[in-house]
Amino acid sequence: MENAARIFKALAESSRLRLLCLLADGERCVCELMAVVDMPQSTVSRHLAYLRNTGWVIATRRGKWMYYRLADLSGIRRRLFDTVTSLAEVKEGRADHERLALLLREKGTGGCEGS
Amino acid sequence: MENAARIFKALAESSRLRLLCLLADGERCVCELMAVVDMPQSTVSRHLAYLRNTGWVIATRRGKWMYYRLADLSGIRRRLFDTVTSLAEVKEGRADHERLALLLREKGTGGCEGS
DNA sequence: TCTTGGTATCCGTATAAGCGGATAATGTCA
DNA sequence: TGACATTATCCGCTTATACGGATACCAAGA
Repeated sequence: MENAARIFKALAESSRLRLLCLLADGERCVCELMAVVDMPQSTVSRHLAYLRNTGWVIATRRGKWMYYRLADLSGIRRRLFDTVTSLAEVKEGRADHERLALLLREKGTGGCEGS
Repeated sequence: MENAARIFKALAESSRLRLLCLLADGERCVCELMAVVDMPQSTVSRHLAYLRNTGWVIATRRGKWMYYRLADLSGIRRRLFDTVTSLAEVKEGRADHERLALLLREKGTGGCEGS
């Protein structure tokens, strides 16, 4: 039961939910996520590490940048994640996605590598 | 997002998951739950209060006894709960149900009211 | 190799949350 | 009303977790 609780703990924090939802439509690097959620770098990085350690996301380094994406979610985790996104559609979730879209448009194609 | 996190927080604790799973097949009073999970009364009562405040269970007093049962779970909560039980089938979940069944058999029909 | 930009980790602090004994509240029965 | 049973809440303590600035780490380019 301890393990079951651990799965939910990762989802029991609003910052982590925001980050997770932002990754729903693709890979993002830390600096993009920072800009969208408007939190200090250490905070964002720590939450991402938590999500990684609990199997929710996967990190890949590409040059200076660390890209995070959703892990391949198996049965139960997939169900849970779908539930999360259906909850998050309201409120900040939408606002976050809008900020992200705006950010990407400003930067043009190519993401962070273009610098 | 804060609200979404709050829903998961209730599930992010193993004692609460055990209690919730025990209520899956019916109403139980506090003393029965105490006996099954083998925790002090104040601990059990506190967790039940938490589950009640977060809308997962409903309490009804009947005589000296306070009976807890699952709330009528709406869409998302129902999905979540099904996920929980499918996780909990392993390990303690099974053992708890066995202890409960044993307890009920010892007491005979009627539950606590029979005293 | 030095510098710079991006990210991870450390550290001290503050807050939240769990624990369980003690006590209060509530109900029953005589 | 008094004694007892059941449950809720209080209280002090301990542990877990979030926070964010400071620092360390790593990759790229000059």
